Formats: sequence, C-alpha cells, structure tokens
Amino acid sequence: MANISKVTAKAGAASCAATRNTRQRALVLEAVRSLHNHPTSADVYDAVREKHPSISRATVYRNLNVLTEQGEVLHIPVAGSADRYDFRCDCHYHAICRECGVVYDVEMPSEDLLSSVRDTHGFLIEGFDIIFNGLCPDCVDGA
Amino acid sequence: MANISKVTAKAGAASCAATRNTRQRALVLEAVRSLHNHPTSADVYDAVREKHPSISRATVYRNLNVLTEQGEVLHIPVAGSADRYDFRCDCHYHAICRECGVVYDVEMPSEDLLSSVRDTHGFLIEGFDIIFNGLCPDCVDGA
DNA sequence: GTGCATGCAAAGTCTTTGCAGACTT
DNA sequence: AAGTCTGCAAAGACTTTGCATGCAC
Repeated sequence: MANISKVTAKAGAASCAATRNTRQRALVLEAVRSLHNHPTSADVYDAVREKHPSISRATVYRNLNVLTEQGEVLHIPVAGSADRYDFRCDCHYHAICRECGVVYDVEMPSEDLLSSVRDTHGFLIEGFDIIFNGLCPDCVDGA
Repeated sequence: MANISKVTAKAGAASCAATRNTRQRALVLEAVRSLHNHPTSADVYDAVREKHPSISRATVYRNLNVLTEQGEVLHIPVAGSADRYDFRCDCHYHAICRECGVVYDVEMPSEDLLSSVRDTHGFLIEGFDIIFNGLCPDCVDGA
C-alpha cells in the first residue's frame, strides 16, 4: 500500500500485542518472501499448504493481517480483485497488466505526486493508494 | 476511475449495443446525478427505491455498469469497500476520510504524476487508479 | 497455566448471473 | 415481433468471525 502513514508506522514499532512464533505464521511469512510475484492470499495459501497441508484459509488471512501490521509484509489493496502481498516493504508502487494480470513494481517519489495536487477542497491528505494499469512487457510484445 | 483510457473512451462513442430507455435506468442516472456525495451502489439503490420501490439491486448494478460504459457516470473502484459512482465525469481524483468515510474531490493533472514515474521495469502504463486517504475538514477540526 | 493461535464452519460484504416474464422500440 | 431489460433467487469471489481445542511462552 502506498500509504505514507503506513510507511512512517513501519519505521516505528508495531503494536504491543504479544505475538507468538507459530509454524503457520512462519510459513506464511516465508511464502510471501519466496513468492516474488505479488501473491494473493490464495497464492500464499497454496504455497503454505505444500509444507503444511492442514492450514486453513482463515489462518492465512489472519497471519497476513498480523504480518502486515508488524511491517513484515506489504499489503497491496486492489480494487475489483483479490488483494496482494509483497515481500518488499520499502516505498514503491505497482502496475497490473490488463491482459494477463501480472503485477510489476513501479518506482516513483511520492513527494512529486503529493506536490502536484492542486485542490483538495480542505481535505488533509496523509497518503494514497495507487495502482497503475496497462500492459506488461510480455503482453506488449504479444499484441 | 482515474483511468486515462477510460477518459479517452468517453470522448469517443460507447459500444454499439442497442440501449433502451427504461424507467429504472433513468432513475439510476437521476440518482447518481442528484447524489453529490459519491454514492455507493447501495446509496443509489436506496435513492431509487423511494420513487420505484420494486427495483432490485441487480438492476441497479446492471444499470450502473451500462451508464459507466456509456460515460454517463464515473465509476470509482475502491479497494477494501464498496465502489462509488460520481456524476462528474471529467478527469479528477478522490480522497476518502479514514474517520468518517466521506469522499472528497481532488484536482491533480495526471501528466504530472505519469512524468514522475521513475522505473516501470518495462511495463507500459496506460492509466492508474488512485485514492487519497487522510482526514476530511470536519474530522480534522473534530480531532 | 494463560491466553494467543489454529481449524472448521458459518456468515458477511459486495457483485454478478441464470432464467422466465415484461417492456421498449 | 424481436430483443433488451427487469425482478427474483442463487451463486460467486473474497474476507472475516465465532467457537472449541491446541500450542507457545
């Protein structure tokens, strides 16, 4: 998520809730870190099930939420389809291909974007979610 | 939706499908045009039901989709919650308040944003969806 | 032992779709 | 008359939640 407050929060500490090192949590984190294609929760679920077949979807969702709060993974909300997760937690953005659905990284300084905002009608902008769309290199060539 | 291709499409013609002027379609369009608070489909449904109580949600959804394709209304996909619709179809963006959920308009030239993109890793960007978040004027004062 | 975490099932939210009948053109 | 549109109900996609048991600390 390209959220400024989120990034700031990551620099500081997460919440104070006691958190336990369960096998499921470790496997979910490992899955996100090994899947470098911006996996959906379903992708993570499938990956974890290979090593731990009895895990439930609820556990995957719960752990993805916990790990997001702790700043261990990046949550990418996607309008119109399943949210995705990213092992890269530094500030960057994403582009999704309208043909094949693959997600690419996009580098862009958020300051530039915020400074070009002309009129917020009094709204205090703290951050933003952005998803670029278009064609990935493969689909550009294929077309 | 802050989508460049969508805006371009609006300038041209919609699809060639024959479309009929039904009372329900007219009421859905009228509702979006009269509700200036970026209504959700549920808001539109409620508004239309006051004049036409027997309308179904499916009809509202179908007509919102048709009107979006025709460029009569603007569809605002929102990750994590219900999509919204806008009577303003010209190029502009939106900010949603993290406290009360109200949606504000934001003016920003899309060229500025696209020119500040540093590296797309070969991805051809055609457009983008963006939602700013923060606090609306009322919630800033209230806090 | 405490209480967070898990697994299962059910529910929740938002949206689309199949179908038969109704209405626009 | 022809074909789109409607309303109803059901399903679909994605995610969360209640509850009893289990495991980390």
